Amino acid sequence: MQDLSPQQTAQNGIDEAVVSSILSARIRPGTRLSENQLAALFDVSRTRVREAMMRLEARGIVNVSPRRGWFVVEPSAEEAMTVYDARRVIEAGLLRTMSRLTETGRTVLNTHLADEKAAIAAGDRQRLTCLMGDFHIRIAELAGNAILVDILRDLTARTILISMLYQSDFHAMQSHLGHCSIVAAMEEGDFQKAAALSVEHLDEVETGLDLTRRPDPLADLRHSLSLPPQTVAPSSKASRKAKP
Amino acid sequence: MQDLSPQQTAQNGIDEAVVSSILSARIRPGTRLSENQLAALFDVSRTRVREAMMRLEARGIVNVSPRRGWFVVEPSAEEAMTVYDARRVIEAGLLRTMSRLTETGRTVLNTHLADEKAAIAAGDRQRLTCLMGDFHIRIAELAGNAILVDILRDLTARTILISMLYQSDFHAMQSHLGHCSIVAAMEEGDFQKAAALSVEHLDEVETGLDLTRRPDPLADLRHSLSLPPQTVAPSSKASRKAKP
DNA sequence: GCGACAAATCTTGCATACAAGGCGAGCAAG
DNA sequence: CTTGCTCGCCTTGTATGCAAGATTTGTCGC
Repeated sequence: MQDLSPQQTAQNGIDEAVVSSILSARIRPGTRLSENQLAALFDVSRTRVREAMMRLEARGIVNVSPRRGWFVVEPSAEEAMTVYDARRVIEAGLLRTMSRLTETGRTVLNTHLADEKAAIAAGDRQRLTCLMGDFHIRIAELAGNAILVDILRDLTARTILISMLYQSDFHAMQSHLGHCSIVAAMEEGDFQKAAALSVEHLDEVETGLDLTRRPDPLADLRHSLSLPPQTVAPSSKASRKAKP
Repeated sequence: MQDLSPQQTAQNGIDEAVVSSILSARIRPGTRLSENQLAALFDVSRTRVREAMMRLEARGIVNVSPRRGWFVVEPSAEEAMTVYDARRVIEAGLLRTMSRLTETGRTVLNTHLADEKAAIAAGDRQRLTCLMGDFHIRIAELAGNAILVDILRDLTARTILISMLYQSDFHAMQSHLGHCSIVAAMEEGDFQKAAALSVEHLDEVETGLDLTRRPDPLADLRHSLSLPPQTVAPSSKASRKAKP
């Protein structure tokens, strides 16, 4: 468990600290979230940690294995497809309902694209992950529907977890170009095209996943020890049972 | 607080008991959900009731007024529009991604339409409300996306609360005919048309609302004094802070 | 050395106790 | 009759304690 920037976000902040840690890829799928440790970090009792976990569970961000602990979800390949499917439905549906791009909207999106470009240039992968997810949330924000924004935020969090599990390598530039063309279509006022491009973009990203790859049960330990990811097939006795 | 059919759904069932009570219009918006009473009804301690409330809060079904109690949400007119907007986006998006109707799907939908017709004939309004909401969930189920089903179920719950607040009278037959034409389009295999009809249908229903009707008799005074609409605090999800 | 068993040590699950604050009844004063 | 005040009841907020189960570790027999 890495830093979750405790303190200031103390009050109702446990939820958001976890979510934003996921959104910026600072926390891996399958990470154990110990009630005691979180309670200590945020200087509250387990009760409040538990409440936060319940809320996150309802949002599909964590799940609990009875009497074992809370874990950041590790979406299965099937769930991964479901998430991408849901995003295609919502994002395309959203773009199709939009009819014009306000001036400030144009500015927001272009600024965002510039940020993405900067992050690519700087090779800041963590920031890039965050930005790539944020792009889609930004669009929902432009549409002005708070409910859809919340839904997409949670789906984006899951998407990031999925990519940490299954993404072989990160075609940042390809994604960035996808975003650029979506924005271009929006600037043309052609939102049908933007919707189609959005579907295509999500298809591309999903295709880039290796959904046959079984999640590595040792991933977090490996990560903590800064070992190279999955060099060879795990030795015989490393096989642990899948989580429920 | 009416019957929530306790007992059998005991384990994790408080959440679902509340939701299904809303879905079948057995519980009104603004209803107070006392922790003690629920605890007594389900024969558990307040702890578990509280956990259920936390989850429901995250789903936008209830909210808490500090030290006063938990209440079934009373969507404002603005929130009502947002909910309908979100449903239009998702349901139309969903239909547009569908390409064919399976045989069992056809059966399910036609059975459902028959049920609606029967409920209309019987004048069973409560059952009708339930069925009218369920129709849209059924479609999502046909599409086979569990995430969207969950999302739509929660949105449907909110929709029902909205109609209890703002619906002057229930044009059941009109809604039923809307459903019929959507199914007809699906049977033709014309899902673009089905999507368009779905949007139209939701527009119709929304238009049938009297969103000027204030659930709050003090609304005028409140407005005159420039106080925030509705006494309830903004939903927890509404106050998300920016990401890192 | 190695596998099986058992105890120790964590973990969450759940209930309860107490604290903090809202709300209304009742009362007094104007 | 209305207004202002106080007290007591009732609500949620939060912490803590203990029980139940899972995991790990240590140990024994082989």
